[in-house]
Amino acid sequence: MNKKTFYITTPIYYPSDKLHIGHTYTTVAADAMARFKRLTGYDVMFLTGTDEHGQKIQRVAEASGMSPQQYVDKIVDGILKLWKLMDISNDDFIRTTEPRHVKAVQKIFKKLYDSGDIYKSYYEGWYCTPCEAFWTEHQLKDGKCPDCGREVELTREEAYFFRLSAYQDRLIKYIEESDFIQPESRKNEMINNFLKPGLEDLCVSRTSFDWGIPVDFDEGHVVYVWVDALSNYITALGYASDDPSLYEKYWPADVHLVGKEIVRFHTIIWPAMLMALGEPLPKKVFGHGWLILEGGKMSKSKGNVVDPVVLADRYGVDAIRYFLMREMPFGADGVFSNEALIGRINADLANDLGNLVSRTVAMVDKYFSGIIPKPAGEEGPDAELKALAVSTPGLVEQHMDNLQFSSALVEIWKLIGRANKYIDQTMPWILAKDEDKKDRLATILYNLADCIRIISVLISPFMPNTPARIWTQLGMDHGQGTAWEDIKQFGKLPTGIKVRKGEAIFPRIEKDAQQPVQKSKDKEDSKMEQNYISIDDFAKVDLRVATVLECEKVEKSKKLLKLKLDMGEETRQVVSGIADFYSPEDLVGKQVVIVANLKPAKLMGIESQGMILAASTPGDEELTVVTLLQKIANGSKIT
RNA sequence: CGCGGGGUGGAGCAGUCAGGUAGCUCGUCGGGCUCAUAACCCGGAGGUCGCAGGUUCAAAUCCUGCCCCCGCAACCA
Repeated sequence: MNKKTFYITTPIYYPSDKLHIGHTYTTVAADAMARFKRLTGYDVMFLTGTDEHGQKIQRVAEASGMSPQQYVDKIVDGILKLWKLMDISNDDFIRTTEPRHVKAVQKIFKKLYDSGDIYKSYYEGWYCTPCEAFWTEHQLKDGKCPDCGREVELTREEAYFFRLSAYQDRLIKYIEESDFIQPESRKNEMINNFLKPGLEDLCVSRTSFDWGIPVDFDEGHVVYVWVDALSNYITALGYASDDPSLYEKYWPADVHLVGKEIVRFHTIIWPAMLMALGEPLPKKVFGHGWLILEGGKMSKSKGNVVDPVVLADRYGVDAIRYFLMREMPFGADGVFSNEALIGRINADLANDLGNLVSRTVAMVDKYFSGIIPKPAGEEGPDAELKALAVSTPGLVEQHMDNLQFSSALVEIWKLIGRANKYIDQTMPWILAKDEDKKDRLATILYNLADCIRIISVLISPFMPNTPARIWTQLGMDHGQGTAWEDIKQFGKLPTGIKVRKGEAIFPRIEKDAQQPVQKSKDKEDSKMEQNYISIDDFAKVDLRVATVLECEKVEKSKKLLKLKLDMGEETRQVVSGIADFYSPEDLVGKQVVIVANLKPAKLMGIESQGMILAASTPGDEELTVVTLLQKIANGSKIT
């Protein structure tokens, strides 16, 4: 008999840099789901991978003196190691540079071309050179690049287009009438922001760079990133290859798990492509929230990027996985902080779960010489405990089917809490003093151990390493009674096996052992030391003294001040992002230090001919402009 | 009027779609217990549910207006 299939994917990640905790979150979530489905009897295909083409990769690789392929190979190697460390159980890993993908994408492109869904035309648009992006007339802001505000130029190049507009009505209908997009709020966002205003045909080829999949029937063109990247979900299954058996077996995907920032591509472009190919659409796209760090969104300039490897080393992989799955409610954003992480580990893992195992094993050890005893008749709170235990798997399954990992864990922890309460209610240590109560004592301890058996299986999708450690302590080395069907029944734990008291499964993390999660300062500093520059390098920077003549806020901007500076021989206009800290009148008349030979740039359409020096704390909580001890002639050089 | 999310006891959140005793976790205070990882169990205190109107027998929940915070975008040169 064929098992039901379940196909789940993560986005394929862009290997221009190391992955961080946010990528880990997505992948761990997909992994938990995949493991859960396997546990409940599905034939699972779990795919992740990397999206390796594009101009950015090409440029980063060149900058580090490698070929693009060498560069991505190196990064991908790190990604594979990370997933191994995090116990990710993916069944395949697709790289868009692999021949199987390249060939299939070329066929897909050709097929769409033959059917007329891709057509050749001219891309007439406004091109922003620094952003390497084309914009349509109405996308421009005040005639400037909506991305960077700089000048754009009208260009015209040959390009292929995908007839996205032709699928607008079908897309609206499909999205409105199904639960294709989850959570619901994202569905409305897509319809209101993108579908209702109307779709435009999508440019799907580029001639401006060559690190991509060549269009095999037209030299010089490479396939645009989204057609390339999105196709991975089917090319990995052998779509358009000699052996499409996996495709036939697993497609359409049950869930594409994606971050909320790319919901748009997965719910509009991707389904339209599939419609054009005449293939079934994925059943669900789930756009999850982001991990927000305490001090705002993660970014390198803030220095608050959280490295999953450091966390796993310090607290353990299962603890990190638990935290990620427990802390993020449904599709919403969640806050990541050291305190929250340690709080979860101590309260949920050490106090509730770890301690339950510990006290149960200790009592079996003490009162029954370590042998799991045979239970006798049911009384007191037994029935309630058992009823909760055997009903929990069903509740967990419901939540998992809705991708509500957090709620699923809450259900499991209700059972853990109930078991802890059961101990207090039945007070085994009192019974142990009376030889006549031995049967009752045996029943209670058996019930507890059996609950732990059920719990150990329920947590296994989230924490793959912990169950075996629990089983070892319970003395069930082979995981007897741990199939999904077994945990819907009470009493599957064998009696007569010998428990083994051991180390605490999750030791409490004591206060003094707590360290900041973020990259240690020392590391940064030691790195800095090696980064000497020569005196000649320094001489390249032309620092000058200038007096602020005029200063005003840049309209509609949050942080920008526009300053007019007297530099002795000339006056300069400089735009500076310090409005949070200074109002214009604070600065007029003050002498400041400016970088005089910085390449001019436009900010909010205003030219800035230099940069004012200022000191700031890491999170930009404080900032002060650099001034001089005594007055000196404007234009004086600083060396 | 750029897009979106949010304002609920000290902290973090649920509840808002389908109005009707405001719930959970952490913290705090008191008690219980001593099997256990100073863990576990019970109980208490603490909330004008951002503000102002409106609808209603009844509003955290529906309507209108306003204030504030956070992402994204546009600006950190």
